[in-house]
Amino acid sequence: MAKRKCVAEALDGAAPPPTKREAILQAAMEVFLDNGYAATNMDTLAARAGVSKATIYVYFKSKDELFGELIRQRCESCFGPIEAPDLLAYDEAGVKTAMTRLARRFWDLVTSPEALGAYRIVVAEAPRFPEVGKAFYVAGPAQGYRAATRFFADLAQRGLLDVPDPRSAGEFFIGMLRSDLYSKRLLGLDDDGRSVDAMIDSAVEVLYRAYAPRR
Amino acid sequence: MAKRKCVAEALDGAAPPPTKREAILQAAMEVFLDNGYAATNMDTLAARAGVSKATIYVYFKSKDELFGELIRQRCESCFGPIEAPDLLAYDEAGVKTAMTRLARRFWDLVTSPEALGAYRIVVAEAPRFPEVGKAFYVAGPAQGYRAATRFFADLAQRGLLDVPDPRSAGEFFIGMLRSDLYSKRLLGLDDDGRSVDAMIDSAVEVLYRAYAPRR
DNA sequence: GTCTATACAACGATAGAC
DNA sequence: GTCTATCGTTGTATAGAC
Repeated sequence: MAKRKCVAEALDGAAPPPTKREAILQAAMEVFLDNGYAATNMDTLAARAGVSKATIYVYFKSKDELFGELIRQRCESCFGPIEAPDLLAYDEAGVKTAMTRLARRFWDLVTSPEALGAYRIVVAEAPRFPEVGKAFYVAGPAQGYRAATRFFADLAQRGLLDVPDPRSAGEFFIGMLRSDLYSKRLLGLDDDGRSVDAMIDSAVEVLYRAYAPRR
Repeated sequence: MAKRKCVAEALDGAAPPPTKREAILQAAMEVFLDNGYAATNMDTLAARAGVSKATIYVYFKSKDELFGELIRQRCESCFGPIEAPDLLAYDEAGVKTAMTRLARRFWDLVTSPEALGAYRIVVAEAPRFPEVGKAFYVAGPAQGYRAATRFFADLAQRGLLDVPDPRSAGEFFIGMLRSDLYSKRLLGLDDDGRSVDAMIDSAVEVLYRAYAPRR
């Protein structure tokens, strides 16, 4: 009996049957990230998931718990793109290119609608859900800083940059990328025609000047 | 009659009589910034203000309007400290000192409980209150970037720094200061013993190296 | 203008049938 | 496990007395 069920599931191939639990979490992701915690009600959430409200309470004890579980899951494995090995493939002439590539990937990551939504709700609810703030930091910002730190440490070790403190370099680089243009995105304003690429190029240029190897 | 009233008010001296409207706005500031928009109810707000709920609706049409009015008022005249003239008092030997002073003042400004609370709620509600996001940006971040831009433009004009684009320099400086340590504060985590002063010194050093005048 | 008391709607959570 | 129907509470907003 159990065996037959496994076979059936295996035959589904590329379309694995989403369980109710997964459907609920998926719907919660969309609704919470769009509307915020308090403004989200369980009816909308149930409708979006295609289940009844009562079913939600079979899988989750409360709205609080569902929210916590969602954020914890949401934060995992977001930072694969900026840890990709090709970022460490460069030669002396390509240091700025590599920095630009990392910057662009980071930018795309943090300005995606999901990332912006997650950031908004976590920042807003952090005072009332301390464990959520912690989980988000560990899975999000901390990973970003770690990746950037490794990046600069690697450049320094190869003698391509003169970086006294790779950790600070990583933090500053990320901070520079999250300045005015990012704030505008976060607040829902338009870019006023400013170019993201120009901003990134400028940031790379500035940081390169600061860390250029002494000859 | 009106004259007598004016005299009475003048005699109050250092304790001007706060009107109900002011009391409501003051209470709204505290409660909204602590609890967020949706999690704030009008009963708590009325109790904090020392008035009845009905009185609130005499001065404000709705919770929405009260919130908008609050943010608009809250954002005004926050950036005085970082536009103070003494920031532009420096000589060649004191460029880094001046940068450090500006950085410290900016840091204290954006990490104050009120600023963090305002940032959290505005970021969270920006998608549903676009005009609030806009008002906040204009009164907050935009002023910060403007002050920093002027600072670097002034340094460049005096030949104390080689800054090709003061606006970018200002944005990057602020971005660097709002990196890891700031994120931790925003998310309610502790500093792990890291020093704000060390971070600021490091940021100043990095940016000075990038913009050091060519000799 | 300010209060008390309340109307009316929305929400989180559950009971009970299947 | 899943549904429909509903309970009890809370919240925004208003009516009416003073």
